[in-house]
Amino acid sequence: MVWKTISKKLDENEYRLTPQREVILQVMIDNRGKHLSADEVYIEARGKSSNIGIATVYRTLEKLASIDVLYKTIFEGGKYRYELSLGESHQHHHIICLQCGHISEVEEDLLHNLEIHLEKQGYKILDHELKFYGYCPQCNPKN
Amino acid sequence: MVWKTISKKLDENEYRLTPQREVILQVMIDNRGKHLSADEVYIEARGKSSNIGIATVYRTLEKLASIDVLYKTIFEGGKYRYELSLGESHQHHHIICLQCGHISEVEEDLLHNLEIHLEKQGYKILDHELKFYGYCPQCNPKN
DNA sequence: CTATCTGCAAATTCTTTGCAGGACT
DNA sequence: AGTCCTGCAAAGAATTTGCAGATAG
Repeated sequence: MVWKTISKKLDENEYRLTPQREVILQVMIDNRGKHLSADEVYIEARGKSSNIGIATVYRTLEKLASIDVLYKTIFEGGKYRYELSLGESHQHHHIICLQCGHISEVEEDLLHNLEIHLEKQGYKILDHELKFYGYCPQCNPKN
Repeated sequence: MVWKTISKKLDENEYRLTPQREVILQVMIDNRGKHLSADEVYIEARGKSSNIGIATVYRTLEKLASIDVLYKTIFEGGKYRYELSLGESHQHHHIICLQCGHISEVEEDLLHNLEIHLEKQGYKILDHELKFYGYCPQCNPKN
């Protein structure tokens, strides 16, 4: 199902499904819900296949992000991170734990009101991105 | 008033107020509400004083951010930007125009509900950061 | 005086690009 | 066949760091 959606998207954009891309995609699927850096993808990919270059990883992640198979964000620390984004009109609300660094996600979308407010002011809002910084339940000193 | 607050903070942290730091701070004050990159600060600072190195700019911005005189964020594109943050418990809600790149700010704070929701789940939220991507009124094709 | 700060240039880190060969369809 | 893709290594861009001399307090 996931693969079907992805290869359809690749087809539509005339991108080929090479062995390297397959490995990279498999890494992203295995890590659904996580946010991997290019480097992390590279390391996991080499574990699976060994003949793959870092440049290919960057190029592939970039391509996949451009057709919305992946979602690309930059986090404090200056590195880009990618996650699988099967076009479920994903709302990117992250909670970053300042203790353990774990990144989890919030599902709700309470921002709609704010967007409407802004559009009334003449803005055209296309996307948003929300990050919370704090402690996850495991690291919360109060728990 | 602004200067008083700042030099007090510097004192408390045993940071010296050198001519270079004064120039950099002046640049930040002159650009209140804007979000400058290290490079932009460097260029403006050289306009004012001419003998100042980029390394000093980076080191100064970093120090000032560490004592909350500045607020540091990273934007899509991978560059850090700084703005004056006089501890007004500033809510960092940015609107980034995809056309002209202009960054404006939203004042409202509609996120409180979401934070409460998360805290009920065991999280401890310390800060948040919200970015909207779209077109500003000037660039909105509809206007 | 002495710890902190500075400029310079070299080093790092992350990401992109040019190129010649290789592989999908 | 012909376009797209890959690995390598070199280039770029942003930021950091080592060092010897300068300076604030």
